[in-house]
Amino acid sequence: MSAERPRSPSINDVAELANVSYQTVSRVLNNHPNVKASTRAKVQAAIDQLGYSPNSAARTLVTGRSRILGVITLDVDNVDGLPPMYGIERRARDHGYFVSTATLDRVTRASMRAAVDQLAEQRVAGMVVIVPTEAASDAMASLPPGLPLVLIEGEPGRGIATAAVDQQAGARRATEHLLELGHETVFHVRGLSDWMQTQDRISGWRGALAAAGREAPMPLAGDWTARSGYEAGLMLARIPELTAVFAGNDDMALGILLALSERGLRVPEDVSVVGFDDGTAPGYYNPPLTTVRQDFTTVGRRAIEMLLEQIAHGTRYEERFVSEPELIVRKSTAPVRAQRR
Amino acid sequence: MSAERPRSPSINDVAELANVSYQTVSRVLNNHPNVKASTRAKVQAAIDQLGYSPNSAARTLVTGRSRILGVITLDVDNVDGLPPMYGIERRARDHGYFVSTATLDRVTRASMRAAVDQLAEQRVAGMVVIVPTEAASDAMASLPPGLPLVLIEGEPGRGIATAAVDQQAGARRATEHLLELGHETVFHVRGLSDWMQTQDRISGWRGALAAAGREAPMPLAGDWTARSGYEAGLMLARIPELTAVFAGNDDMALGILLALSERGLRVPEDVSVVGFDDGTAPGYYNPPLTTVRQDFTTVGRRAIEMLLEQIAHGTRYEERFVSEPELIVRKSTAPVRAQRR
DNA sequence: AGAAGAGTTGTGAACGACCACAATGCTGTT
DNA sequence: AACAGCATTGTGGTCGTTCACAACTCTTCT
Repeated sequence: MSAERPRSPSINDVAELANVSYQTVSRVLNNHPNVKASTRAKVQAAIDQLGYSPNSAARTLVTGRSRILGVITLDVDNVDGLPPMYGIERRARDHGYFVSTATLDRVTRASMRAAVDQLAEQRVAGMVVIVPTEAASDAMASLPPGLPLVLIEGEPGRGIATAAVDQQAGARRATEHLLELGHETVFHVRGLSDWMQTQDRISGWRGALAAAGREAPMPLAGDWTARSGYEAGLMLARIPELTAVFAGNDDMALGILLALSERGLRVPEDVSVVGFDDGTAPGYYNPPLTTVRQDFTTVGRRAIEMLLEQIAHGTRYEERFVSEPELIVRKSTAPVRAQRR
Repeated sequence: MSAERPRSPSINDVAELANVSYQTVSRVLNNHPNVKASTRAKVQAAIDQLGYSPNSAARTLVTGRSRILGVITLDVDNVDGLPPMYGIERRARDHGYFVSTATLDRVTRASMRAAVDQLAEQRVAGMVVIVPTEAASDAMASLPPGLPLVLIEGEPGRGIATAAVDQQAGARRATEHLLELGHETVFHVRGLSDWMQTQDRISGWRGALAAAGREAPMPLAGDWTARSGYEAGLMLARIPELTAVFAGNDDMALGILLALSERGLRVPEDVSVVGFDDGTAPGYYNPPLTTVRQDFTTVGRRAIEMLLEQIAHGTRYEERFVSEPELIVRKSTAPVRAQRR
């Protein structure tokens, strides 16, 4: 029953049909200049007729370079797919590269190692790592040292190139915005504690409060989900002096919005809420959410550019791209009003 | 400046170090039974010492099989990354396969063709296509005919295996739910018109209305985004007899919720709203959204299983997996009340 | 006309692994 | 002691492509 699918046509089949040597076909394939136009046409015709497509494995084998970009990323329930957000595949393809993905369900040294091995086996030309936890940056140490590498949203330093949004600046702007509206202090619901973004947003928020001479209350612990935001929101609703919340991301802000509403607190009249991320939805929360917009597109583009430069250069090197996030003011924030209860 | 990164160690380097032939190393690599335990250990030690990792390109070349699964999917702004949702990479890896992705920014015959060529070049062992538009199913015709293939959320038939959620059943349940609550009729905001889901959800909704002897109003046109839902919501709010809406997805439902609220209509007291998809957020909309939950996990698992069966079998064949969605009743739906205005 | 030189095409080797088969070592039986 | 038979290891060929170099074919100039 198991039919042998015939191997696809090779460069030799094309050569035979076109009555030239395999090398000439190879030259046509690689756009070498010194091929007579008529020969080129003849070969092209044979290629089309056979439906020939070059075998990238053979090519990789002989050249030692693979035109595959490896992507290591998370595959966890709480979080959306990261690589599509950054448009990684599209950009790679524009430069003639394939993308092979390795995902992590947990971020441990062992799982990082497994992902790296998986990509190493494919002799990828370079790697993009989108694993925004501190553990990931450590694990980078185990990588083949010369291999081109860019970390998206990872810790800068250690000779590794990074492309990231300035999380601290974003969190600072969000907090300042609330302070400018006259809020005495700003409460914070943080994301998963081992994420880079969580730490950076906390310090941006702390920094803004400190600069205004306010004390930072203890952040509430969330896990990026709306559910955790909801629970934090129920907690916050018990605090009489609550007037402003900075949520670690928009999903949690959504949960907070619901919890406050259930507890009879109006946003923004009683409490102002700011989120972080901004996709297509937050502008249509009820009320539309003031949030910090991250420019994933630019980060993705620069990351790929940096990686390709390293590949062209034949070596890894440190470089740092930082994108400035933008505060998007919508209806979930307003000046404090005198008294709340 | 351009340092030549040395090639990684090959099977020969390992053989030399371990004082055996390369074939013995190969046997160790592939777990052949007839290798003396002491030899195996010696080889393994050499492998570890050199940090050797097999070259998948060489392996592919000689065996003719590639252990790469190709994924063709969309890369458009309105839509989240699809493959992570289905857990494609994780499952593939569990079975020893790599995943290479090709994305489409527009679904045209040409772009499909380009994606297919890209994967063909890598001699993928099989393909998963997650492009839920009708055009995609057509374009499948251009694929190498024997190549194992599974369509996720694609049109069944034509000898192609498919794994999908029963969209019609989901839409029917959603609509029946509203009718059971006493609503006279149910308005619908559809998604992008060329998507399979859009058509199926429309016919499920129509079917339920017809079965109840109601006439289906004309669906409003959305594009899956909250923004388009918001605009449709503003339109719906002008209709005096509006009491129930079935939104094509949750994002649009979010926009509808906001629009209705801005127009002074309460959900669910004045209008009931049902969505479709169910991720982590809709349970925390205000009010929490009644919606239809799709089991992406099972669909993804079955899709990969089907694909691997085809690969083992050495041929493509038709098979059909349908997952039954589940209505999740939350607070956005309630029985009609006598009079609205 | 002949030679230099550019343009064009062909040949042999190599990349790293697996497969089929051959060769060797070891065990046990008669 | 010799041989069958199994376990273990080694050898040559191959996959499809590129690279380095050799060889051939035209021009063009002297």
